[in-house]
Amino acid sequence: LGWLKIEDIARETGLTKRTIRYYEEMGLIKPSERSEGNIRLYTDEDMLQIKRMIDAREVLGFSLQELLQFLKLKESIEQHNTTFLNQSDQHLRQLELSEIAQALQEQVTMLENKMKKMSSFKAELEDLLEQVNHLQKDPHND
Amino acid sequence: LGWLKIEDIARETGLTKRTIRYYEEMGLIKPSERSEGNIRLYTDEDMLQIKRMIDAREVLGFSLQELLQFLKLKESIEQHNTTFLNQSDQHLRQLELSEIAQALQEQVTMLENKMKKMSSFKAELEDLLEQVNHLQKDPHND
DNA sequence: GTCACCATTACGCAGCGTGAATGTTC
DNA sequence: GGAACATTCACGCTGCGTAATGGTGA
Repeated sequence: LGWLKIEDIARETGLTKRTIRYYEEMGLIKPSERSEGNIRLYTDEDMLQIKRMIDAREVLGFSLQELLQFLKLKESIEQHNTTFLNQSDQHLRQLELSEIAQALQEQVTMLENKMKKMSSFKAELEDLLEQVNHLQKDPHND
Repeated sequence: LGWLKIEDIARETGLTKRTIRYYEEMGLIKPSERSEGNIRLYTDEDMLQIKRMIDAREVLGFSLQELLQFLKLKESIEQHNTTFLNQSDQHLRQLELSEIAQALQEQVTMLENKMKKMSSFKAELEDLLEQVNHLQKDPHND
């Protein structure tokens, strides 16, 4: 079968093996399997998930803790999706769901804010760039 | 006059006084003045600058080191803008300028990448949100 | 002179990793 | 037997928190 080992993951993600194990220790990632000899075995799907974690970390500047939070949220939703409920549970679930929805909404809003600020920061950079270009053409030496 | 003291800055920025002094130690910020008794005195302009630093840090997820880099870049450009050069310096400056331009261009590209990824992450969140909304209306309990 | 605020110095810790040592698997 | 795997312990950097100790100033 097409199992990937830790080195494959390391090579493709740019993380060190040590870091991969560290993330696993934190609960952020997990190989789908272990060999009989206890060696981590990953699927392509695992790889994708790990890459998305990295993106989220680098791009969004999320801390490992925040990523953990997010993962839990996601799992929670999936559970809701596949769980069949009796009447007495329904009420509780509705409460949970609205909390989740609210948390998600907050995240989205936060992202929108970030993107706005990012865009204005980018504008500032571009302004600087223009200044430099101007200097290059027209050296300041009266 | 309208000098601000460290506590004013702390209150309005949400940073602690410790953090403000730490940032100063790093070279990230600096009060415009000190009183005779060596007390930090800030202007409104200082305040704005500090707030922008915070945005850059929080929003862009830049480390303090990266922020320092950026500040140096900016100062360097300003110097170029106000410095008058003799012929022999020109050549050197041109080299520096093109390095700066390149660095800036990289930053801009990096920001664009981040914004792209951010946007796709936001889409993922919105997708989750929709799932949750669906669950709220139509509880999963056949 | 008092009281709230300021300063510096310095120790320490949590988060995020990076080796190094030592042993196991294939 | 050698390369790649495992675990564990311990160190290092960043970004502050937290005194301790003393000066400033309305």
